[in-house]
Amino acid sequence: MAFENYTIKDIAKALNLSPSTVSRALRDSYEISAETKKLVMAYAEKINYRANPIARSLKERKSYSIGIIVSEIANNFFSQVIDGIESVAYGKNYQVVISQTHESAERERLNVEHLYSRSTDGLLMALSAETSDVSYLQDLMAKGFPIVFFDRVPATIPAHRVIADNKQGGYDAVHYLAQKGCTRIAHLTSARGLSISKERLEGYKMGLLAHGLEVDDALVKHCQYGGLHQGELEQVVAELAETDYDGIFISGDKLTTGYLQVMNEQYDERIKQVAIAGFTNSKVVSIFSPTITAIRQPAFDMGKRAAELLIQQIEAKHTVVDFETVVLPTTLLAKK
Amino acid sequence: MAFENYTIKDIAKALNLSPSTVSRALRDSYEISAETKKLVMAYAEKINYRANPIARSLKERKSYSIGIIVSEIANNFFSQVIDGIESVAYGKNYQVVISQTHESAERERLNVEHLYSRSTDGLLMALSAETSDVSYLQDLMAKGFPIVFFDRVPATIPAHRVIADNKQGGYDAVHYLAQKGCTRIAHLTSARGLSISKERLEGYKMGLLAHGLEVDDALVKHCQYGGLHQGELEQVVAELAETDYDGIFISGDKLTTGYLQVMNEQYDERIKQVAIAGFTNSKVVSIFSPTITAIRQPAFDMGKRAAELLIQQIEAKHTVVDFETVVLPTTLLAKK
DNA sequence: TTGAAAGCGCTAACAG
DNA sequence: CTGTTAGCGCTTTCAA
Repeated sequence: MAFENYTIKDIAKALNLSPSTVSRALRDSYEISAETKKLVMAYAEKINYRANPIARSLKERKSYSIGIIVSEIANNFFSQVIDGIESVAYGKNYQVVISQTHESAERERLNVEHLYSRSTDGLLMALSAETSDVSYLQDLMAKGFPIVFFDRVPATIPAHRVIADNKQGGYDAVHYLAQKGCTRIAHLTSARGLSISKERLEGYKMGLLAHGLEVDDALVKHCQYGGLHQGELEQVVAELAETDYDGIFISGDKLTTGYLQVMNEQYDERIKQVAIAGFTNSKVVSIFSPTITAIRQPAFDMGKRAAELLIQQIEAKHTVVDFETVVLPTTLLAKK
Repeated sequence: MAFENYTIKDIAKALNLSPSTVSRALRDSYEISAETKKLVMAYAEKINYRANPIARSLKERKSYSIGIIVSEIANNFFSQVIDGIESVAYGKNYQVVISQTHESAERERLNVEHLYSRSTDGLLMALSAETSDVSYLQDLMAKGFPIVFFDRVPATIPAHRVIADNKQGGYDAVHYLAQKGCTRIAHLTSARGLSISKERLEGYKMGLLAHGLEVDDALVKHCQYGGLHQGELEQVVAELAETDYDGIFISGDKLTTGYLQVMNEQYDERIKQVAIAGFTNSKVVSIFSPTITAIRQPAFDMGKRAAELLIQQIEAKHTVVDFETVVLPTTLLAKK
């Protein structure tokens, strides 16, 4: 009988107390005598009482659930972030609801609205590749709905953000490739508008500069949908193949594996001549062929930090005005 | 102003109607005149009214949310199943709550209890590798709580199940390897107790038999935690390395990639002599080294079917007694 | 066809 | 320290 559906009234009746007393006792209120508390607790324990979270939510205007919006859960980076988020949410008794945009701005908006109207207490989100208008998010925040951004963050909205040091990561990647002797280093990245694209591109340019290499726009390729849509990746890989690049820095999990796939299938000779470094949190890079150098983001930690900030904001007495931007270091995992 | 918090009362007041009339109009009740309905709908639309799902839940004793329990979302197979589940849940207006067991029976139980007491309307689950006692699940179902199992299903509980044709998949894998000339085919699999382990083992044996090969227990290795725990995989791979196996059939995503990793790191000569076929839904098998043959499960479809069965069961007027077992075909993706 | 009223299970102001 | 009461937003008898 591990699962029954008793209510506070049942306990009150059984113990000859009022429902409010039981409620207070269960919540360990200072107003209740130690004796009564013990009595109530013991009985609740005995019948395996579980408070009805829905009733509580209705009363408290709080659902104890938070929403996560990412482009794909089938992405190593995001699934690791989610693990991090869950680890803190679970400890603080928040339920977590995940939804995916598949890089569509429209689905993002639908998901936000859905999660908001379904009474989640706040949102953790990484913007979709397609997103340009974030004003509705700002409206929501202005109404007091907490949103914490991670990874792909909006430029303009005042909010907590948790990101990796993308610029440094990009720099490190290029530095590594240059050291290995590459002189024509290409860059394959996601949508122009994304914060991560901009930051990593900046790091890329810095890296080139530091090694006396020039920036050639023909070597910088964007995929509007992060390589998620059929064809866009093949297109830019084909364009790159026309150039004389000898190294490439790739910005993101999907792009990195996608690039390898296309190259293996269509350019199996050419690929041997290029050194590859990419942002990826895949746990199986060591079995990839050709071997690559991985730039890792501290995904789990990022999720933890973001969740902590969100819950803190949710539980804050007053509107948060003092927003934080947490920047976490990347690490470079050189190919063996 | 896309997001306001109006209630049914606000509409009633504005339109000089009673809350009950508004409620009925919004739900398109037959009792309400077409005129009133139109009036209410239009106004609701105008102010962007959203019903408070929590209040509705409390009243209806239904949360419009379903729980998913899997071992890891960072597993290609499971994340694809989840996509399938979400695709139907979304369409039927159910929220989806995901939780992970990390192959621990204890966490599984905690998650079940958590989801149950948080008023999800039903559960979709694949058992953890460690699970042996499922009686509490049966108790829950006996109380009328709907649970649909997929992939890793319990032997004894009467319930809807959605699985792949694991036996056939195992057979196909072995058949493929034998055709390629392997005569000493090993089998690397997960916990003994799991339904998928048993079924795939059976297929493996059938395959050997069909090719006149004998079953050698020394070539069959189990990982209690599906290769999730440090060391267990290295251990069995080492044991296998002592034998003269020339082909291997691996049962599962994590084990397949894990096997490749260990072999690449520790047995890079030996690995060239073995042909590999494994259950994996990874989308990047084509960049694995060495190349392998993949047995694919129709994960997305599995999720869809399971979700449909669950929602059907949730919304059924009476207790379901007529349980279905859906078996979906696997496909073999030969290495190039 | 509409309205009044009760109640889902819980919390909290107010009273005692 | 404990009880009474009202109410969160919604659905749903029952009555008009």
